[in-house]
Amino acid sequence: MMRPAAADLLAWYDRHRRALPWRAGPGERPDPYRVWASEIMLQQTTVTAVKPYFERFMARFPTVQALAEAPSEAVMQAWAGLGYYSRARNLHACAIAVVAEHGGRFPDSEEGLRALPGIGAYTAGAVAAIAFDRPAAAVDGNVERVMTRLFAIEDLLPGARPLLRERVLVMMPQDRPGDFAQALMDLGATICTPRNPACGLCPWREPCRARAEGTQESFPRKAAKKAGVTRKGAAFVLLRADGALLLRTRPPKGLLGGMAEVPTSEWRADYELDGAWQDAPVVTRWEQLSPPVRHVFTHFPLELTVFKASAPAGTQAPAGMRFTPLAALGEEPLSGVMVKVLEAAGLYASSKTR
DNA sequence: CACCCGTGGCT
DNA sequence: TAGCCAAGGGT
Repeated sequence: MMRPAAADLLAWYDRHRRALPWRAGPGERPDPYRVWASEIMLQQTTVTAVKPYFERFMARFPTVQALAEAPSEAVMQAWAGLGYYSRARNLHACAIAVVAEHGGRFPDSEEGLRALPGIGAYTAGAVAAIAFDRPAAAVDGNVERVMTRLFAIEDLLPGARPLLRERVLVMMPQDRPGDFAQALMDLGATICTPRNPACGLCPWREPCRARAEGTQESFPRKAAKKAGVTRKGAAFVLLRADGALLLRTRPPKGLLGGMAEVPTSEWRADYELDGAWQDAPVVTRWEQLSPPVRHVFTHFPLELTVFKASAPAGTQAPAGMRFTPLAALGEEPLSGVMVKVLEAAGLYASSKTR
């Protein structure tokens, strides 16, 4: 069996590379700012979901300087709906650091990039390779799949990651590191897919060990993870007579950090709905809506029962909360679950084009 | 290392 | 349907 050659992958890439908004055309110089921003957005997020956000984000913050100077609320709002909101906070912090500590230019080395907030091993390698053509390994989910299949690596992930980095570096073509990194990802995304991989179209179909054994879909091997326990809670939608909604901002860190929400109870597995009135922000006549809003986070399902009430004009917001006009709701950083709550209360049209 | 951290699309 | 998966990082 022949050993896989980078040249075969690059030849395939030259014919089948995807045209993506953040990707420079053949022979073009990539913009490190756009490469970096796209890599952050693409962390655990699909290309389809990222595209519209990326376009809006670049229109709103065209340069790293513009992003660094923007208020954090504007950054969070531009990110709202994409998920993993610590990425947005770190993205902003990173832009500020690049301007303050690097004169507005991204470091061109893996180590320099790795030291910036929100940039880990993968993203440092990806930006170094793609934006600066450095021979760096960028091992993401795609590359894990491609490499474990190519060499039939039985080791469990994520433990096998260092080994995969070594394999990538050994194969790295010194003349086209950036294209090699992107080619590996394109191969994983379009040919070497998790299910029903198109092995017949793969440039590495001959040397692929897993394909030779017919076991390609069994890779990569992963340790099993346990399911989360459903948490429950109550959400309180209070609409004032002048058309303003009671909102508050979540703490800066942790779940949905820095995002806007209607007041809610705690979210617990043993939450008792009978006592929900004690968690309401004001004492009034609350109407319980049904069915409850369901949402699935990475680690647990959530079931929120929505209560709705109206307040007279002139009502003051309780401490730590604020009234926001419904017309200005689009400027609030609302997470997916809060959009569901407001939809359940009939206050939000699911335009999905915020 | 184990756990936390969103959301949407797929089979 | 329920689970899996996606260009992961921080702690």
